[in-house]
Amino acid sequence: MKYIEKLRNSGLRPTKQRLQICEVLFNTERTFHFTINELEQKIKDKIDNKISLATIYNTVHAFEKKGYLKQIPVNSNQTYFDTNITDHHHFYNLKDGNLIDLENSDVGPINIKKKINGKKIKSIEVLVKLED
Amino acid sequence: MKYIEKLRNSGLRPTKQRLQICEVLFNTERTFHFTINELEQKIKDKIDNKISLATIYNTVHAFEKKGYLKQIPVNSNQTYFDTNITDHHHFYNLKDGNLIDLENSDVGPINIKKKINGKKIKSIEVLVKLED
DNA sequence: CAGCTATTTAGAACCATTATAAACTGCAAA
DNA sequence: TTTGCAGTTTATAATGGTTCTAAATAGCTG
Ligand SMILES: [Mn+2]
Ligand SMILES: [Mn+2]
Ligand SMILES: [Zn+2]
Ligand SMILES: [Zn+2]
Repeated sequence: MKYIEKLRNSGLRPTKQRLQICEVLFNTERTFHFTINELEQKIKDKIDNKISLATIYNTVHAFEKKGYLKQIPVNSNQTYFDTNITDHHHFYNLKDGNLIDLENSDVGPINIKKKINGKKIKSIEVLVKLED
Repeated sequence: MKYIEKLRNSGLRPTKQRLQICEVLFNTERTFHFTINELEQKIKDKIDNKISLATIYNTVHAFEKKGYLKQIPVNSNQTYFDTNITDHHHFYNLKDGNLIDLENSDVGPINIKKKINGKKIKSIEVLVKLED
């Protein structure tokens, strides 16, 4: 299994549940955005056994902590995650809550001129809200 | 009272509660960022009577709808609002959840090259996450 | 003032997320 | 292999920000 090493190297035991979640999250043609509920549904569709919601939360948070997932800052009652962990940006469709990737090349280089004493910039994220 | 007209013009009745909330939100030297809980505290500190939490939510949403307040997209369990309704951006201090304004002049002009069929850009917001 | 609608309010409901604690499992050491 | 244990899973409860409800109150127009 190709995810066993990845998990072991991160100090995460390669449990059946984690490996199955890896399949759903990372064994895909394209990266994608998801909420926990959407992921829960995807998992249900793809596997036979049941993975508890608590485990889905635990796993997503573990993967986020290890840098295998990113959270996307949007105003929503649900948290959005991204399997695309490269530096990039997003269109946010206000109508249906859909997110679309904007690669760095789709946005000019962003140069933050203001500095905050004693703080480092961890990330720069652009959110482009779309309406009809 | 200087907010009576503003409210009437927006089709909002200038109630005692709304006028008091206007004082807290808009009768200030500087604009500021807030969560509902922080606003509730500010209101308690500034006025003698009590305004129910439901009214604070109702009013903030009404003002947001009229364009007198903006929501700021961040990952937090609470919604952040801004009394600065100009186009601008934010530093987000991951340590304490504090927001700091970044004026447009502090960020180079942002040119979104990708277009989405049949959609208009409503806003472009940059969030710069800060760590120690 | 009268009548009507908007607004306020306390409290309940909602619901995404987190906490709990008991059962289970991967894995290293014996 | 077996054993022991820390790490993990799980059902379920708790949490907490936000929204809903429906009754009381207040602004406004005639
Ligand atoms: Mn969240
Ligand atoms: Mn919200
Ligand atoms: Zn993305
Ligand atoms: Zn601001």
